[in-house]
Amino acid sequence: MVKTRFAPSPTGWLHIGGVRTALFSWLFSKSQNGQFILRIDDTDTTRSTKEYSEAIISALKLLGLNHDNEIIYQSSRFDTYIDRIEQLLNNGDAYYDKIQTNEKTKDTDLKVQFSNRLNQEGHVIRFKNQKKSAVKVNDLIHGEIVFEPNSFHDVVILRSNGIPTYNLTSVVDDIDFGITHIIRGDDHLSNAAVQINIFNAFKSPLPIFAHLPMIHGKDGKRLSKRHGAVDIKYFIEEGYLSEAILNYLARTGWSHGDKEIFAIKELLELFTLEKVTKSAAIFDHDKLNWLNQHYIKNKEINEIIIMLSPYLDDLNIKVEDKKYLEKILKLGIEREFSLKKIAESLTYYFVDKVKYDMDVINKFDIKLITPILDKAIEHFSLISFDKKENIAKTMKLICEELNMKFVEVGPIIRFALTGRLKAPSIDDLCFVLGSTNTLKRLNALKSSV
RNA sequence: GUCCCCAUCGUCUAGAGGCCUAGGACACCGGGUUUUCAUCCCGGCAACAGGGGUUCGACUCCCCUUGGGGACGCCA
Repeated sequence: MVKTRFAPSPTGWLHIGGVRTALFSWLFSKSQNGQFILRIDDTDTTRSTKEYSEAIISALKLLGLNHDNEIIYQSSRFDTYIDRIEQLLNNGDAYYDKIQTNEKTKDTDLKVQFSNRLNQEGHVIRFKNQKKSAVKVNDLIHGEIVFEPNSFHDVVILRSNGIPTYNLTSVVDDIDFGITHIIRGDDHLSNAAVQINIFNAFKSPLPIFAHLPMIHGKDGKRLSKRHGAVDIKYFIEEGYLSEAILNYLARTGWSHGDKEIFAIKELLELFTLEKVTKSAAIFDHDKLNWLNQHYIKNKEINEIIIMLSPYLDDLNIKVEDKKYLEKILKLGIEREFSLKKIAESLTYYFVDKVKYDMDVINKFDIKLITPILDKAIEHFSLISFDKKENIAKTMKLICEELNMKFVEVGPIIRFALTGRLKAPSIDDLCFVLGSTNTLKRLNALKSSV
């Protein structure tokens, strides 16, 4: 049975590239009725935090990338690793070495943190890497990659602080949990050779490797904080739907002909590692936005109302009348590309007093505002707001009587009603706001001119 | 510096030697619908990094160059 794993280290928020690694790994195993294991690689005890690991776990859950079995925490398996290191030591595949420090090692806390029978002060244990024959990695994505022995070095497997390191723990867990396919980012490609040698030292059959291309920032470099919002936390908070995130991620680095829109179910049917690209991709926020808008647009209005409620809460908007919200949503939903933005775009319906930033209408003639508002108030107070057509007709009448074009009058009215120029059409707005509110807002702008 | 990976429109990609006058999508630019904006519809711009081979024929296969990326920690 196929068994894959996703092994994040909880030293930061899960970023979008990590999510794609998880997605591909999940898709691969699930598409073949296999298992998907979640392992938290928290051997860097100084930098790993519970907050991060919980955030990672909940993000994966929210995205629907559900794991099988219990979550494996490497920090709870130190005893096992010590046994394995001892085994390597006994077989002559590992040795004690005096500590050497350099610029990079200063990040590591060297105080003894895990006292154990192998730990010796001032010493690390290194894996004795074989240097006789080349290692061939048969990668499902890259094909055969050959590493010559001259590039091999003896990696540390037990730190002087008593804690085992990644290269050892990862291999031990992949063996112990029967991982059949290691699907990970290709930044790990150069680790593969050492790890294969460790697998061999344990006389363990090799898993199949698949090294995924990375996702880069606009400058073509590894995605990081300086590229702005790249953490999944941000996308969730902004109101990106998991369908959109997953669809976007699936489609970068993988394709199925000309198809762009994939439901999870379709991905499960169509995904193959053979169709994964070898080259790195640049993260494209625009395309994600487009997909998010697409998925939001195609949701049932009731579902959007439910999804929107936390965002409305954040804005202190209390919705008493669901029907009212529904009407508003129908007008505004296609104007924004995230739930948060939709919520923000709705605020003017709920506030008692619209805030008027006069800079917004600075290209209009100030002197004309009052006459326009007067005329609008005059007419709107006479008509019934029951029918949208009445409002539209009245707008025309107002323009005629002012002897002005709609483009001169419309924006002022729209600004009075919403405080902005980009908003639904005036008849829609008035119809939803109702007579009282409409007149109140027209008067409000008039008195603040 | 050493080792490894990668190379088609601005971006994500299609392309399995003739199907390619290189297709689609996002972005961008026009036009149409719309009472602004958005949506929607129609159209446009735009790429095989360079050089050698192999072949009747290379985007496709091989080599070199160039460019980009990654790894070289007591991080993962």
